[in-house]
Amino acid sequence: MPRIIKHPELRREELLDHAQTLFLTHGYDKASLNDVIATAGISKGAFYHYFASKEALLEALAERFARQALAGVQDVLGDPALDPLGRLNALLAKSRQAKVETAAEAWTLFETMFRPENLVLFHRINVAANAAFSPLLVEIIKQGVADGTFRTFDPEGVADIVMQFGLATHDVIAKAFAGGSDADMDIAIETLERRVRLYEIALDRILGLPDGSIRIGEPGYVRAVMTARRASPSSSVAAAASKARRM
Amino acid sequence: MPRIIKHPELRREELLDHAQTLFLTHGYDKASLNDVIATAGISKGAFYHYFASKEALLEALAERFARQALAGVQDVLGDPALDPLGRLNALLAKSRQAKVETAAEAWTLFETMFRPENLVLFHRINVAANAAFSPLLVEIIKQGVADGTFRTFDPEGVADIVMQFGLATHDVIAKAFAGGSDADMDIAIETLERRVRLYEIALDRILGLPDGSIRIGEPGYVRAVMTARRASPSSSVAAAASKARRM
DNA sequence: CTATTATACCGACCGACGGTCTATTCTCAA
DNA sequence: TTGAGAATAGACCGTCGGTCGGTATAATAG
Repeated sequence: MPRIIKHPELRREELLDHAQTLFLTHGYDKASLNDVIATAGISKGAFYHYFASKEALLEALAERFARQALAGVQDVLGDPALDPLGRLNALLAKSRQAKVETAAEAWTLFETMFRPENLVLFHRINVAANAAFSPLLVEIIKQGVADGTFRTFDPEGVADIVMQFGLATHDVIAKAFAGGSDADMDIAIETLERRVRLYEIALDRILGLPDGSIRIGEPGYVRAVMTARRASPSSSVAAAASKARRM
Repeated sequence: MPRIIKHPELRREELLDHAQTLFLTHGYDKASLNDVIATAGISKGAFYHYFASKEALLEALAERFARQALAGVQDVLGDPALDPLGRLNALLAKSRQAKVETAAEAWTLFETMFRPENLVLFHRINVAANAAFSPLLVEIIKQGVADGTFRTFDPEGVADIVMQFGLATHDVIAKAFAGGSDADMDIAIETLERRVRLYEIALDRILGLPDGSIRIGEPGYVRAVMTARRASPSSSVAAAASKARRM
């Protein structure tokens, strides 16, 4: 094999890119290191020059995810026009769609992220993201408590609950994707939308706000994402990639 | 090796017992099938006569956990003296200590169950347990809504939130065990107790109850469990088993 | 313009893993 | 008594994550 030398940082990012695709497509466990290095077109030795282990690769990937999500949300915090509730709502809305423009993109991300075999990957990302977001959330909640918008105690704890609602969504969403038929899907969408409303009200009440104050996403967002599947039929990332793989 | 034949059901239970010990001690991934069959004293062939795969073993283990937890809680439901709130509190208290008598036992279970390498195992158990407990919870909440005790809608959703608070506890507890020094531990215990109180109030508010109605566990329970470590020092299951293993 | 060192990369190799297969022994109903 | 099938044994297989000795290129010093 010819020897190709690239800028280390570029090479590292490339590795993360290919790992991201493969981990999301096949799951962390099922995607082998050989797959990663074959896709990236490098040798085992080169890989272990950049990462100490497969696990370290996963960790770096989770960190990059968290960093990107954090970057996509920074502007909300600088905006002095927003009160604590507005800031919190903006944060909740943004954090769900950072780096995702269209509903179809969101669907692809969801469909892969919430597959059962991606539990480990998802959890790592969540831990990294929580570590990054927690201070921001705590700050917002403290502000809200200080100016009387929120009526609660233990801002750190509340921030944890807010973020773990995101984690709790995992199984709910996973179930929505587990259903086979389109009829199942319709029921799943309704359940999912009702569940999101319920989470919103739960947060309202925990924060001592009137019902309807918190908005996790625009109404209809769930339906928009979930119905985007029919636009991009069975040609999901998974199918396309697994076809390319065994050849 | 001499050929030993046992009653199939006994053999199966034995396999689950040994798998439980090893999975909790070393984690699902790190505990190898060879470890399991060596501990159980049987051959590969015998193992694959009882389980289709390592994953099937995990699944069966999770099911057994859920079944046992459910059994330990059945009496609460039959008690006609309890109102919905009492029933819910009893369920929350019982489900946390089914099959666990002493604080030391609870500590050992926690210390193993919440180790990061046991995420997969923990998640499987949680999924199985949720599937088993969900109908019970829904029924209780429906009763409470019907007789005016709870003021909420979407009982299924609320039941999900209640149970996922259990799941959300994972990382909080995991952090508590991650700390090294005893000083860390003291802080972790305080955080943990405050967090439990917060979860209780969150549930109160979600269910439309006055603060202080829900009781996840008796006050001081967390401290009792966590300080039980010092009683049974480094001779944890993990240390003892890993010593016995590499010989 | 060398000589030297550090960095990026290669790929054969390793032990351990989960899983398969064939062979053997035991049980028990007909 | 026998034969079908359940229960057990263990050699074997492909693949996995990871290691290692080595090579080519880039960077630096003399």
